[in-house]
Amino acid sequence: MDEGTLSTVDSQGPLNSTAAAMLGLLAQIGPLNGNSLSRCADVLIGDYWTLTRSQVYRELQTLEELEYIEAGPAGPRSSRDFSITDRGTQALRDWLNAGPADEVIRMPILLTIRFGADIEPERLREILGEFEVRHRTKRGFYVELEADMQTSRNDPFEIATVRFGRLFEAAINEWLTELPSLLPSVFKEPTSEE
Amino acid sequence: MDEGTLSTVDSQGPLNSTAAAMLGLLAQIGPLNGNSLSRCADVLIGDYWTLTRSQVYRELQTLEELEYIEAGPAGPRSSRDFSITDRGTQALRDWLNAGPADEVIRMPILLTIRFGADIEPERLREILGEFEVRHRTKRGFYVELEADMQTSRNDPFEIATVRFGRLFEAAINEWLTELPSLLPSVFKEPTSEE
DNA sequence: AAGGCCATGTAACAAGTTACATGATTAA
DNA sequence: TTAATCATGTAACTTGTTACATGGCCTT
Repeated sequence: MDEGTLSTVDSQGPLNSTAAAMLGLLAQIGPLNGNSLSRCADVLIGDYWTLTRSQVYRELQTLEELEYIEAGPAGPRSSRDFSITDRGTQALRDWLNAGPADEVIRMPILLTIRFGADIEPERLREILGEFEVRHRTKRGFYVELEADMQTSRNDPFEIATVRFGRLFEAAINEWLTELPSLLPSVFKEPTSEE
Repeated sequence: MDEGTLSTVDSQGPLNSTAAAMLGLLAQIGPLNGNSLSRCADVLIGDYWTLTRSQVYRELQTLEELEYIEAGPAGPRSSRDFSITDRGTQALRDWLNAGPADEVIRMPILLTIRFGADIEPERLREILGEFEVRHRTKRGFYVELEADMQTSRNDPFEIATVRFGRLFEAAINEWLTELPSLLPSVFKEPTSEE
């Protein structure tokens, strides 16, 4: 039954979301080598999709085998700029039309809180403080980004994704604002509050 | 340099977030076998942490080797109920105090939109519609859950995590509400709107 | 007690992460 | 020109996912 393992191949779509994202970037900004693609991804879609350089190289290999991308001549350090092919463009369109997979949300800080009865309140406040700083920064970034986008050129699809980021950060901020009243045992002052 | 691979062992904390979540559950609700633990996790922390049964079994093995959990007598289908040990309790406390890892947010639907200029507007509306339905359901679930919790027994730490879920869903809803004005080319009626 | 359906566990695979190797480039 | 740093790519490992195997339980 060893050859039966082939049956798993067709059980999933031809493209995973990461590969699709890479095709999308190559389609929008032209030929790139692995490293540049990775850095562009960080900037352009990193807020809702993470991918590391290693992933990029692995998917590049796959996409090249599928002839969804093709490489130009080798540059320094055997780097090659890949460009999307017609088949790749079609594959991307197919992926887009197939509809997105479910989102993945993993928030370790909620685990920390869920099981947080065992943490010293002071330490928990500290953890939440760091979380708040990080997200305040991100929030500011989104606000600024939205302002920039409305003045200069504007791809409405890009604007829509940035808007999501801002609303998400706003929700986090609201949650943080409410937390002290939800967790009085963590936030209450040692002094009496009458 | 083969034995050098050992050096990777200490480069990370002893516990990953999934293992910590499992310890937390065992600590809160008592001995469970792999399958029950998996189902409890779905219900209790599934909104911000996913883990599959396969992961659970793999981590159970690891945690047993570390003596963070121990098994009771074998039941049907060689199932064993695991309970947390004192060392496990300490390991959980250590993990909690170490502070949470960064959150992981992966939203394929934002990729779809970011590269969505190539989709038929009708299809994109359809995709967004399905997304909306799914999240409307979740939103209702959270609202109901919060109401329940305020009447009956209430672990404030649990309430805090549920509150996050509701705010997150509210943000998604707000985003969906704004989308038509952000993406007029997708949502505009074919008829004149004068 | 036979058939179908769940509960439980396992194995194979895919994706994500970390650490490293090594050629290019820059600057002293 | 040599040392330091960066760009680019690779390999090893961890984590997450999917599909399957199999034994017990329930229903008729």
